[in-house]
Amino acid sequence: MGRVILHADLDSFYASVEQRDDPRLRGRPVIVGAGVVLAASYEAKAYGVRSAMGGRQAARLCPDALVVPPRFSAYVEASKRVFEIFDDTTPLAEGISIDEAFLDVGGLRRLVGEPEDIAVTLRRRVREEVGLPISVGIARTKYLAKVASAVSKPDGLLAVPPDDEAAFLHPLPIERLWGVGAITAAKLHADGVRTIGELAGREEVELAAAVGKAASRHLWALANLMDPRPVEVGRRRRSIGSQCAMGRPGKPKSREELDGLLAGLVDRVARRLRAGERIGQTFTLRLRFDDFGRATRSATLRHSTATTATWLETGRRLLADSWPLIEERGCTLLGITISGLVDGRSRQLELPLFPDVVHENGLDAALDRVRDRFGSRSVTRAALVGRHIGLEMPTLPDPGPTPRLR
DNA sequence: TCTGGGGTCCTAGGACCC
DNA sequence: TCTGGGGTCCTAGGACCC
Repeated sequence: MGRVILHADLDSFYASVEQRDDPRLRGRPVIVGAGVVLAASYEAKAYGVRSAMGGRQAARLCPDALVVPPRFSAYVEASKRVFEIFDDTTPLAEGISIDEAFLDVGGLRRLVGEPEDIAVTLRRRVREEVGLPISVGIARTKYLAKVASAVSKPDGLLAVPPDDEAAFLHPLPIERLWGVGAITAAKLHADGVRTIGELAGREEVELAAAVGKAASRHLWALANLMDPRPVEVGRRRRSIGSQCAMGRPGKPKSREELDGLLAGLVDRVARRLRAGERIGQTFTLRLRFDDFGRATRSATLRHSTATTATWLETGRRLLADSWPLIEERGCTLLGITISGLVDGRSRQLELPLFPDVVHENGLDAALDRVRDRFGSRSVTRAALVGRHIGLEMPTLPDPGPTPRLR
């Protein structure tokens, strides 16, 4: 018995929530987000408005659109309720963003019913219980299910039977491949590849020359109807970040201004880490310049932490290193990402000074002794705090039995 | 066509180790 | 001392997705 995968995808999610909550917006072109289009209702899409489009262009295309600011808390709340319905449908539900998920329903045939019936029920429940339209694709693989839901939109349902896969997929343009953006599409076009079927007929090594090894393997497999990725439950986030854009280019920012922004970003991200009982090891500072060029600077700590002070120190060091670059090119965006996430909490404790060591050899020797005692790699920070040595150490979850070495 | 905020994964070079 | 191969970690950048 093969797998049967549903891809469920809320239609124009943010815009649909706005139309649900404000009757005046229903049936009218709605754009969420001012500077950039975060979401457009289908009435606005009819004028050519698309997500990620600049606000000015969107206004040109659809002058009558109602533009509303985003209300993220409302979207998070709506998403939670929809995901409860997903989880109620099958234990094998994998969220892939705020508004879409894969559901493996292959094992539910005998217990619940046919995949089509499950999809109909799912769509009806989301409509009735949350008040939102959702499209569902049904297929043998994740990728085919995702394409099916996209083709079925808006408010649609489409199943691709195993025997029809090639006929369904191969006429579609390569832009429909998961992992083909503007740049890869241009490279493939230059090679004379325009449809997924044409790509399927090429040699993998031929493609690798244009788009790289991993991408060619991935795209070739998808085009040839191969996608063994299972629906995975309980995937953890691998990084947490925050960023803020700073208006138009050309306005020089003072060092104090950027330092204040950095502190705000670090505080926000560190709080989120602690709230999720996660600790991270690598800090990445992200910059965008007046000319829209970008740069990143990163540093990896000896140990994972979720402590604001440690990350702020690290961020300040990287920001100071980047200062010449910022002065030269201007800065329009500051962002940070903390990655290398694992479960755990940061533990902070204070030890009385080692009076004899301090007296004889000074503070550095006392700190060395701390590291000797606890292991240098288990102390994230060691510093003088009043008459104590303050330590910050990660608390990792019990790793279970030690693997036996051969 | 000049744009937000949140992510994922891959590549490639250098350092270092065995 | 020469020489080879393999692996991991870190940094920086790039492409892509919603």
